[in-house]
Amino acid sequence: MNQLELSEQEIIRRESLNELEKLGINPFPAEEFPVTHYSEDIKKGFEEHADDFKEVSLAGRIMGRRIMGSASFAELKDKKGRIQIYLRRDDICPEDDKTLYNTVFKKLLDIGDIIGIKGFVFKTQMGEISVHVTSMTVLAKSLRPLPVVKEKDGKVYDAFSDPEQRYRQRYVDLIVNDQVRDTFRKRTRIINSMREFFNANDYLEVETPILQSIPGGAAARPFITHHNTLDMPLYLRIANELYLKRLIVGGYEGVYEFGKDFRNEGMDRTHNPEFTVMEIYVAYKDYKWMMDFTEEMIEKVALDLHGNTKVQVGDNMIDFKRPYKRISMLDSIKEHTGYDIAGMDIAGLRKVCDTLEIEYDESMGKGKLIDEIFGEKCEASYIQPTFITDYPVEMSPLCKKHRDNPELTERFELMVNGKELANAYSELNDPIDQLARFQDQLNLSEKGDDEAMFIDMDFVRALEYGMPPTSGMGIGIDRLTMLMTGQSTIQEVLFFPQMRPEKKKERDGEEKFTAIGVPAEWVPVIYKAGYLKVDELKESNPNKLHQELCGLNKKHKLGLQNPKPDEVKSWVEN
RNA sequence: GACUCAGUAGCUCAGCUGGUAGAGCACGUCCCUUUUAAGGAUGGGGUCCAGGGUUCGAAUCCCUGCUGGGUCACCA
Repeated sequence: MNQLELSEQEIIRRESLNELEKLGINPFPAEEFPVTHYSEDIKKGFEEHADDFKEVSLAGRIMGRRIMGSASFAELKDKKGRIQIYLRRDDICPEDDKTLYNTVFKKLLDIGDIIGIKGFVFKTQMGEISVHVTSMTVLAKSLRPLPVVKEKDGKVYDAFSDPEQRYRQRYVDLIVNDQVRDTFRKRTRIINSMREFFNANDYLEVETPILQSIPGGAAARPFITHHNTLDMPLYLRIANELYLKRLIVGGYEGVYEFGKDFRNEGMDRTHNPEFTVMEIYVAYKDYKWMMDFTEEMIEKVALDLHGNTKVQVGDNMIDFKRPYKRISMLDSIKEHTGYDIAGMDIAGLRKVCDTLEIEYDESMGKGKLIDEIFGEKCEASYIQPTFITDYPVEMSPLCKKHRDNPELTERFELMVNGKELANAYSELNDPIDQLARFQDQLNLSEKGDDEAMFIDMDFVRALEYGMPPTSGMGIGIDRLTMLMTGQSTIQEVLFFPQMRPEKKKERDGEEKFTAIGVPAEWVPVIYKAGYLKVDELKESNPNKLHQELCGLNKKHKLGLQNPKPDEVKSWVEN
């Protein structure tokens, strides 16, 4: 990389890197650095057991330095937190040679560098538990300056807060923003908590294909890719459902999968093109059983994460304590609109939509109309966890018809904070009904519903061998994490949310410039002057260009032989 | 996709009804042996997102584009 493309601070750090090497210090050593203690453990344990901390060895990143002549304080950050370290020249350099302190620590190390230290723990006059360093090892040099976030009395100064930079360079976000690292730890603890719960019930964790020739199990637009050897299109899965049910046919009585689904749809604060879901299927159960199971699971997650069932989400305090309210979709609509739509036909539903001022179009069937009414008038009011049950049959092609009403299905969704969190069925296991439902979906797609499902004949064949009555449930892990950590955007709970790629400015290669007579060593200078393409150079004023180049040469002390005005002219006019 | 706000130093941000850029932190040099958002002195650092336009003159006004945020729409 040419130095003209670096900022002053980056150049200085690279020079420091060279200086370290000149002193015989490898800035990127290979050896293991044995760590005996972590920052937070020292701070927690020192008062009570001071004797345990007479020799400590820890490693981490320098997050701040306060140098006072021959003594210095620095902040060291490791996986558990920060601790102050105290370095005194004559302690780390007991001999005559004071280079390690005067040159290496004071001049060549920077905020962001990773070091290992050995020393003993003590308490400063200010009362802060610190490590008095007796030896220091450079473990990795940082070549880019880190945003310096400071904090006093709980108030954060100069926070690294621009969402675009935070998401694009999540590593920097994680280094600098402790609460971000904590959110992702919580995400993993949520998943672990669920996994424990399933395993305790002897359900089997499995993996099913992500690349599918028929994307099934949900209504959504898929991503399409292509397999070269098979020379056929493949789809990224939009749901795990159909494969997991095949495993129930195969004789497992409980299977679950944490996995990524992919949907080629809009992106916003609650949608990312790839997202994580957990789906679980348990044989010989129905959706009523699954409601109990789901609330038990969610209550456990909340308890494991917070020690209690209450979580603050925005302005709302949500309580995940069992049991949750249960209400059928039709009752909910009756409650919120006053309309009893049970048994209504399409015309009746459209009339209800008209009076409630809900928009709809001709392609919508009964199910979709009911869903619109529910979505518009009811959904947002369910802040505390609530099971909405018994959805219309048209909306649920993989769900068993309701035991008491063939227009409905044995389905529930768990609503929390006004949004869908989990979705579950008594699974449809009648292959003849299943095929008919798929065909209904095909009709919908012919009507223009581009989210209607494909027909998966192999899945129907599997059902023809017989699937035990089964209940299945799916839950969005990203949304659950948002709720449990009080985040309002999905980007805050995904390490690397989808972003438009960063654009690099196009520029002509060196050879295009040398072709018109520009010496190779001057090409970076020309870039720096703002001429990224030969064509742009051709349109420039040669006198101005000559001045700019000589000026840059001088300013950046490049030590190049300045070109003659005629030479520059010849590049431009050739 | 619509509307709206924003993009200025490594980071966080000022910059008025147009006069060619500032602060704090960070960085360089110097002083200081228990400081703590350390302090003091001093110095360097910018394609003001990009491209057009208006103007004697644009970070500033106008248009177009790029990227992101917010709201809405779409999204079982």
